[in-house]
Amino acid sequence: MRLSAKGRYGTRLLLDLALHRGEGSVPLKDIARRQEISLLYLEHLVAPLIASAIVKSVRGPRGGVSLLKHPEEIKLSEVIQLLEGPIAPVECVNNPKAYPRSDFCAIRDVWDEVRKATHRVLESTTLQDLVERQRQKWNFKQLKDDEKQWSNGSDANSTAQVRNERNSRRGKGQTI
Amino acid sequence: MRLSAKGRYGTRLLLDLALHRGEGSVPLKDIARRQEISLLYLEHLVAPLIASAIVKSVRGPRGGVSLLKHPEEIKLSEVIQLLEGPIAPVECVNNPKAYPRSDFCAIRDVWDEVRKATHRVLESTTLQDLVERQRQKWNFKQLKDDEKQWSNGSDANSTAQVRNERNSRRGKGQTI
DNA sequence: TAAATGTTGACCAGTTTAATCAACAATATA
DNA sequence: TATATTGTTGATTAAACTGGTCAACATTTA
Repeated sequence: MRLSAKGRYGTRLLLDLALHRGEGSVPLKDIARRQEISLLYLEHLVAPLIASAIVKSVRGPRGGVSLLKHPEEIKLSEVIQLLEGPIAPVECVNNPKAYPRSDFCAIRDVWDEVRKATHRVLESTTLQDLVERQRQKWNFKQLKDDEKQWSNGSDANSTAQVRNERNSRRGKGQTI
Repeated sequence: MRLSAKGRYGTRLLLDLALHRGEGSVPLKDIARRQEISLLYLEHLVAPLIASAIVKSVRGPRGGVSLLKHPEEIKLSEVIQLLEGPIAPVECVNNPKAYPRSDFCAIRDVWDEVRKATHRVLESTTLQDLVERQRQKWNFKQLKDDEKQWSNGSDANSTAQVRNERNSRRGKGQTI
């Protein structure tokens, strides 16, 4: 019942792209660094995303990849199905017709409930949802960090320094 | 996002046992035949089930395995976790403490929702539920078969014959 | 005692996974 | 135009996993 690296990395790749939307093409190399994913592996991940017109790519210097669809329109269910194949705990729940006995298999019904439950979650989550949730989490983290800074008895100067460091990390090296 | 043969076969093994409850020990050989699972493979499946006191076994002639707990008390979540390991699409949703960054990872939250949705289904389904659903399906199938028999213009004699065959199949060779 | 059963650990072939290598294509820019 | 920078594609690989088998053994009934 595990997601493979394709689905996990692919989601991170897309969220990274969504967070950098409007900045033009993002080189895979940058994503690989930020997400700590092998560049060579990323290249293979991105191929099916291009094929299904979720991202586009530009070659050459200053090239890279970028989202083709709006994050609002990219459902996680679509991404996972694309990268991992059908969302189904067992094969027979996706080929109902190919299994004539399936009408009389009580177990299959349960697997199908699992399939539906999983699908429902992924269907109802878009890349935009992830973007918003991630930003919220970062804001929350910032608050906590600032609080900690204050309770450590820091002066205004060191607080400003922390804020700068945080902002620059968020721009370049933030791992999701 | 697939269940492996362990979980699938294990569920069938247990449902088979539940359907034959009260008939004493059931030889693995019989289950292997009915469920079309290799006997040698079944033997390995049954080991963890014995270890966690879900089934008990008796060696020697007339030996076999039987349910130790009431089907009502055997949740599918328990069975799947036992045979497949933790129910979790990604590892980090099960070791929340081991991943300090997980508090700030929006994607993890979604994987956790998937985990919960899956778990909810398996937690709320017991072996007894499967038994009842299976019997209902068989009853329904019987109705349909009888209808078909009637519409074929059969006489009372041949209908009785069908019923006998059905009953004997259900007792011995019925595949789930 | 012999036959029928479960127990256990070793083993194996095939597949999948995650990753890498290498040759190539396209393009911006100096 | 030359060159460095990027994406594209197919082949390859090592490791792990999967599903299954074999063999030696323990237990128990008849």
